[in-house]
Amino acid sequence: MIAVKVSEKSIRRLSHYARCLRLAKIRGEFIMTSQQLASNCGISSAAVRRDLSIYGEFGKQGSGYKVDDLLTNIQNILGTTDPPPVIIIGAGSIGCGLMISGLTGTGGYEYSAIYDKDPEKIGSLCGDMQVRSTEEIPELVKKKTEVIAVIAVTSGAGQEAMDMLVAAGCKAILSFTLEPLKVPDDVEVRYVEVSTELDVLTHSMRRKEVLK
Amino acid sequence: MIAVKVSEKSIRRLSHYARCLRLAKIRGEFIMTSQQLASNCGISSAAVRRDLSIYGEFGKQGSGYKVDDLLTNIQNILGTTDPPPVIIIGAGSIGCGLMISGLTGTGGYEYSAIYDKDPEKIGSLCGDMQVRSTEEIPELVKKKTEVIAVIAVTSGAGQEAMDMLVAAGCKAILSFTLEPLKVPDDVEVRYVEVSTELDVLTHSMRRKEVLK
DNA sequence: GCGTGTGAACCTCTTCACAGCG
DNA sequence: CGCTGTGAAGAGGTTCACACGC
Repeated sequence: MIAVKVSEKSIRRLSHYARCLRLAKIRGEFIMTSQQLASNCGISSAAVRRDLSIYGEFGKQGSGYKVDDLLTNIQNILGTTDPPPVIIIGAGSIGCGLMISGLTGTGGYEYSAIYDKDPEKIGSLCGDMQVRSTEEIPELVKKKTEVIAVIAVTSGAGQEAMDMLVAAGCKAILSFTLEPLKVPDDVEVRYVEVSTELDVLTHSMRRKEVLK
Repeated sequence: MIAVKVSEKSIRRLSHYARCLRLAKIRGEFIMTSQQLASNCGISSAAVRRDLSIYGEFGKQGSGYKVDDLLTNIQNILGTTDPPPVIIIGAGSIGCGLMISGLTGTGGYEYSAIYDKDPEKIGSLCGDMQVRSTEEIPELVKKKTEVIAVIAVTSGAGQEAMDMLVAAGCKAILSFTLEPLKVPDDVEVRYVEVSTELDVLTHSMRRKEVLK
């Protein structure tokens, strides 16, 4: 594949297209136009065509895109044809909640293990998965060379979890902690910040009132 | 306050500054420079000054920003001086997980209730909060005119929950469902999409390998 | 001297509109 | 004729660099 540098926004949209195409496939649709894809994802059809044309010419003029082919191509671009296993650090309410609710129907991801450092929790069950000791992390990450780790530890323990993961060779991390974590440049970190989302919502809700 | 139209990106950054300032306050710091704020949030100092200067002149040349004053001003801008109550729809593993883990230390938000439509769950406990019937939603939303609702229902039930909230007059919603939900224009919706974050991480992890 | 606030340059992403192919 | 792919225009956000106030 050609090395194209592309914005994160575009990647995020590709993820949405993929999700949308999977649903279309289930509904038994074979063809989708940029228009349909666009209205499903809440953006303009021009944006859809632009995103896709960066990587190749996947469509047919006059008809649209073949659902199956486009999905394959997008998964190729994203690298999600066979998604990496996901591990969870922290068997508290969020960690277990994520584990139990699972990731089915989201593109093939699966939680493959959950870890905690609290001896009381080690060995207990989250759904049908047994909680392992964080001391086992190095083994797992090295065995499966590619792993995504989700940090769902209690406030304050984020950096410790992160350091452990980095030491074990983990290169991709999704953190639910609010602390900004220090990491080497070659490790990718993303954050799920519920409180920031709430701030954005509060702002737009109250701003709307003022403007009324 | 003057009606300034401003990007969501900027609002999101203001939320980060606020968080950072709260921590500084706890550490007992009185003054912060744009430089310090910037490195804490992982952006440039110019961006910080730009964001803040949109709303006023909060700093003092030569010294920086007074932590307490700036925090007050930002909370004023965001409308988060006294944050609205947050309710959760769906007492499954994610909903209960969120409820139990709470929102302390994130800017004053608090979960004020959790709802489910499953009669088996109604009356049971999530942490120390009793699960209510979704039929009670209209009352609560109307009583407290401003509420943020978090949708954490099982896949497929998202739109139903949304319709109920909209009918009850709720204007701000944070959804953990993957389905794109239909809403009136005056209702603000934001999504937490774990699987999209995983896609972005997978992409950057595997792309890095290819480029190496 | 130090750090803010800001015009101006820069850059990136989005939208428009249309040529060209099926 | 319909819909894709894309040059060109436009909008929006970011960075630079410096004047000004403390």
